[in-house]
Amino acid sequence: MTSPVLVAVAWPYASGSRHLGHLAGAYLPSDIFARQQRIIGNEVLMVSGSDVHGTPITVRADEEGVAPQDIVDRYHNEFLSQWDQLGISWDLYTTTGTPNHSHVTQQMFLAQLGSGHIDRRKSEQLFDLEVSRFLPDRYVEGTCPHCGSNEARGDQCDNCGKTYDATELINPKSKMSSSTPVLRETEHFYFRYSDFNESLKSFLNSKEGWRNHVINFAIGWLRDEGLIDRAITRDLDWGIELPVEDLGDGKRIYVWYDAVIGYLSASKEWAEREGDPDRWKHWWYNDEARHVYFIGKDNIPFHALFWPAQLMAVGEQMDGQPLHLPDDIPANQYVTFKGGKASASRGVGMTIEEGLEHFQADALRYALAANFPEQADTEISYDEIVRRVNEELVANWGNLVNRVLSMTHKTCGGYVAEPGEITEEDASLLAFIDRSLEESAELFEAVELRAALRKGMEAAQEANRYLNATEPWKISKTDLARAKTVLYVALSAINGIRVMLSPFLPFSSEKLDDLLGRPNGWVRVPLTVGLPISKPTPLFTKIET
RNA sequence: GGCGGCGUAGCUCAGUUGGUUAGAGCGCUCGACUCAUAAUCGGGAGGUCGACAGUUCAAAUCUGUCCGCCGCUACCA
Repeated sequence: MTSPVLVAVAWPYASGSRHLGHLAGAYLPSDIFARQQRIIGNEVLMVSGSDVHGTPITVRADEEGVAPQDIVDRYHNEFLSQWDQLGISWDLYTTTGTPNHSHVTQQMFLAQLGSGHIDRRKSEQLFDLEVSRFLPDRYVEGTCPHCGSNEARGDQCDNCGKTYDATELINPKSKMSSSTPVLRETEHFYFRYSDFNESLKSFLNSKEGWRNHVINFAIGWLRDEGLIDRAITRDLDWGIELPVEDLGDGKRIYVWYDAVIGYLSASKEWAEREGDPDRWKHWWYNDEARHVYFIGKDNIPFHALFWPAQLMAVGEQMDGQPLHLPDDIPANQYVTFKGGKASASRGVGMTIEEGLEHFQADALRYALAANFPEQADTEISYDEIVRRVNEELVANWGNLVNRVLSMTHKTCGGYVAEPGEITEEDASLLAFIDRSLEESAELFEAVELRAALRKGMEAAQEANRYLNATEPWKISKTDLARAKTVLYVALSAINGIRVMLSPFLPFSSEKLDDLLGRPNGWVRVPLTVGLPISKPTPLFTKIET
């Protein structure tokens, strides 16, 4: 029984390097989930890409005196290289800068405009005369109208925490030029999010099994005054062009309206590249499909509220069918770093690049997965990663593989021996492994990846116990046949455990695939008698501190 | 300020709808073993579950207040 699963992953913003928090929050859990779903036979489509629009990129480009595209290219390439090093198994990793993405965005815009969920409104915004640019709130600072602090941002005062309209700020200054901004009228398209308050409420209420913090946060946002309509265009020249001329030049669709559309546009791009242009419909016009969005908690409003509203607003106007809404949004909380050597610069954390400098990809994946912030913010540090790798991954799993392969190599003459009679003890271990596989699969369904990883490690521990109890190194001297059977059983256990761990540890798992053969589904496949086992090299190396 | 979350063994975290002596991994300690990357296996010590008050036959779990930390507060996405 296979079913289509869309693994939708937050789009990294191409304005700077991403850190381990982003990796643990979205990219790694999505990859682990996707790999497991593929093994159990589901039709996985895993898409994401670099988010290339938005004000921070243009500001950064100005600061460096380069084009926005240069910034985008730099970080997009950095991301691509890191995904490769980390083994993130995208079906497509694209960008929001493609003609396809523009086209799909414009299509959706037109559909929503046609159905009356987008309208035009005029407003007054602060404008920087020196750089000739309208200023987003965060680029204005001045004196707080409430507490008098001089370090208030345009929309909120960090000192007293109050929010207000940027036009209320006393002595506003542009952060781009330090000049005093002026008010200027501008006209924009607004998305009528408020049209969907009721629909979103029933959408959210129909969801079961969502993580508490996700559903609480989304419903809480709706409960008070509900969603308010938001401008989805800006006075910019960096962004997707409008498909209508109404507002004149210099207006673009703004990033947070178009970025989420990437899930759909990337699905279409993938289908196009596959040579089967309608294939995306298998995921988007299919009630049987399951759409799982992997994001950090800061992204919850966009994925639990804005994006579903945008999808609902399209209705059946694009192909006569409604687009599939999110089924689960297992947003992770934050990975936190405190002091220590976590950051080279300011102690704020470790970038993905730094993580890869210090650790093997599988080691980093293991340590982060063991600490995924699935329920609450989770503290991590360099020392914690080292501890996870040395004391758990290497000592328990790496060592198990190594000791069994070494003994098999030595005791059984370099190949997998024919087992003798299987005792109750042997059968009991294998039953434990098989049960762990089943339990692990259930945890994957619930996207409880940390617990699923623990299942695999518990299984490895059980195999270590079995070896200590059966002592094959000892009985090989008195009963070689029995020793060979024990090693056969132990290696069989490993053959099951590696399946459970493979979504987490793709690189070392591939080494085992080469040795033991490719696994076939989420099960322990019987070992092939006669398989050559040479002197093993360790799967992982300890980290020297 | 408002909303949400968190505060459980030295460390990182689990604790389902309130119910027997509060759990795991790691660390520590004692012991076993020696095939294995000084790895493994067994035993043990270690917590008044942030504080106080309340509801209940019974609370880490529900209610209230307080303390501490964090996030969000809609133009960062």
